[in-house]
Formats: sequence, structure tokens, C-alpha cells
Amino acid sequence: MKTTFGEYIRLLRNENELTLTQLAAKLNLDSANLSKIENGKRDFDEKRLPKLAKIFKLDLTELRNEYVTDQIGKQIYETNCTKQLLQVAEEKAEYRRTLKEKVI
Amino acid sequence: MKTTFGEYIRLLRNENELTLTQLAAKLNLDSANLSKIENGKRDFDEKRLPKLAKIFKLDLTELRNEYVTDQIGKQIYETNCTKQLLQVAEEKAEYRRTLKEKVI
DNA sequence: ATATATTTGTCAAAAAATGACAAGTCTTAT
DNA sequence: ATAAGACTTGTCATTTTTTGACAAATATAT
Repeated sequence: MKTTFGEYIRLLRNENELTLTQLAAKLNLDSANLSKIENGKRDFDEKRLPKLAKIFKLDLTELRNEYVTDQIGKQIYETNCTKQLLQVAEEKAEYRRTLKEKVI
Repeated sequence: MKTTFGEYIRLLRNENELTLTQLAAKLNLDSANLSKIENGKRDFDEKRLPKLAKIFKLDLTELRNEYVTDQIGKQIYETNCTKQLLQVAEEKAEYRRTLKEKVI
């Protein structure tokens, strides 16, 4: 999946032939705001992932992975983080994991 | 640099034999809050990077890289993003870059 | 014990994200 | 042409999150 999360939602929505209004209702969301989400002008609220998974019968874990990779991808993009720096970031994440262990 | 940004600041501060209060003053910051930053309980505000670079005579670009990798590393850690997923995230960042080009 | 350094908790203010609604465009059908 | 439905955009109040500030507690050294 090499799209944004918003585009992904739109894809799902079109595949299932739902209008913005219809899907928005299922998600307890304003259709105008769903439009913004699909167009990348707002973020999808993580709290709605379970609902989204249910609507389209998706595996929640996989959907959350789509979401997480979108979020991190967005940050990588916005911060102009190069692959080299991303490697460093990964090492720092690793380091944080070791910190956590120490607390235990 | 495989530490958190907060630890890095503490390192710099100790190397230069400054107290929390002294460094906080230079950063226009409350010493209590600087303490929290060093201990990872708050984030360092990006707006203060130039000041921080100046105080310790660091290259701002490199410092910003330290900051960015810390931020992304934190997100990787918090979202339990595996290396495999991080690869996907990188591809999505790439994809966003292609989107940007299209707009031009 | 005193003084200094650091940590922790709390809370108001500032900033950012979200919900809601109005008004706009665009397309399609009649 | 216009009416209806689908989508987009702008705005603004509300909510949530982050930050600044201060007080008080703990720790460290003299």
C-alpha cells in the first residue's frame, strides 16, 4: 500500500460504493471532515480505526499498521528525514526500548 | 548519538558545567521544565533549537538532525513500529514526495 | 543546618486538533 | 436550464494537548 491513509479510505469507500455522507455516518463523522481526511487535509482519528475495520471487514492489526506507517511516513516527509537519518532514528527507538527494560 | 534528545542536552549542559537554572535562563525556560525535558517528560520545543545551537556552538543543521531523529525515534518506539513497517513508512514518505511534485 | 541543584505536581494560558455547519463547486439526470 | 446529489472549502466554537509558571519536595554538597 503506497498511498496515504486518506487515499486508502477513499479507495475502500469507492470499492464499496459508499458516498462520503454514507461512510461518514457509519464513522460518526461529518462528511465534510471525511472529505478533508481523504484529501489529506486532516488526520483520521486513531480512535475510529476499530470502526473503520469493522465497516470494511478488515483486520484491525493490519489496518493499524497502515495507519502507523502513514503517520510515520508523514513525519519523515515533513521533517525531510533522509534514509540515513531514518537509520539513526531507528537506533534511537531501539535505545528507548532498552531504557524501558531498565525500568522493569 | 544513541541517546534521547533530553539526555543529549544534559550531556551538553554537564560538559559546560552549567546548572539547570543557568541553562534554562539562556533558553528562556523554566528550570523545572528543563529538568522535565532532560528526563524525557516533556519535549524540547523546536523553536529553541537555534538558541541551543548558539549556546553550545553547535551546527544548527546537525542539531536539528539530532532533534528530528529523536522525534521520529520516539514515534517509532511509541507505535511499536517494526523495521519492516518502518520500511513501508519510508516508502510512503517517498510517495508523498512524488505527490508534492505533481502539484508543481 | 544552610544553601544550591534538581525533581515533581499542579494549574492556567497558549496552541493544536476536532466537530459542526454554511456555502461553494461540480457532475449528472430530467 | 435547473434540480439533486456528491464533494470541497472555509470558518468558528469546542475540545484536547502542549506549554509556561510557580510552589513544594527531594536530593546533594558545604
